[in-house]
Amino acid sequence: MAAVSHKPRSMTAGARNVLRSNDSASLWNCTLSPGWTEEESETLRKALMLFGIGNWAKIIESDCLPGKTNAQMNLQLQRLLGQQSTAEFAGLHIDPKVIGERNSKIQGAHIKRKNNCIVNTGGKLSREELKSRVLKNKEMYELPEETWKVIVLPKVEDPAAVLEAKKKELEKLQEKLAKVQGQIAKARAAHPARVDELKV
DNA sequence: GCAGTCCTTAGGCAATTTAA
DNA sequence: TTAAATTGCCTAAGGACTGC
Repeated sequence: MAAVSHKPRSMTAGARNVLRSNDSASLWNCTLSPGWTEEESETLRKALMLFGIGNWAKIIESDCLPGKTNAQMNLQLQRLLGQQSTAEFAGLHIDPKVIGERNSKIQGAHIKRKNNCIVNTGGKLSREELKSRVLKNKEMYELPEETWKVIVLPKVEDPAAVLEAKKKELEKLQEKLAKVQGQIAKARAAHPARVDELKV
């Protein structure tokens, strides 16, 4: 089940997400984003292999990732692939992690990265260019049909119940947040001088 | 051809960490 | 201490596709 929580928009102090010289480059192409558990990420990977890259409608229809929008899935796909542009893999039954590992090894001054994903800097591809890239990627990375056809996605028995549980968890966290905010307000009222010190 | 929907992409914002 | 860098996420814009 997905761990839904009020997470900061960036990494917390404990869980660093900054590449250092002694880190393995490939490690960072499969980082989980807040809101995505290991299982969900794995389910998405399997779903992409089964339905093809970018077939969000089919993935949503399969109910294997209840509550996830195509925008969220697309963002997670970008992380798995290690690149922002996904069009060159559209419809292909590939393992995104393979592309991710390949992209993690690409280095150079001409490579612009954002959030560990290679950003397209070479301008928009023409339809023909895109077609030829898709074909090339199909030849290089497409899994054999007998491999992806037998993929079984983890079945969520009751997606509505999962969403309901997520909602309740969210409500709990909101309550917790309100409590903490109340405590802060109390502390401020009790020690206004110290709060003023902090403001400076 | 037109409208609606789906999907992709680039850019930007806010929070956080790092390094000087 | 603070400016710069990094990260995660959101969203507007535009293209592709589909049904009428």
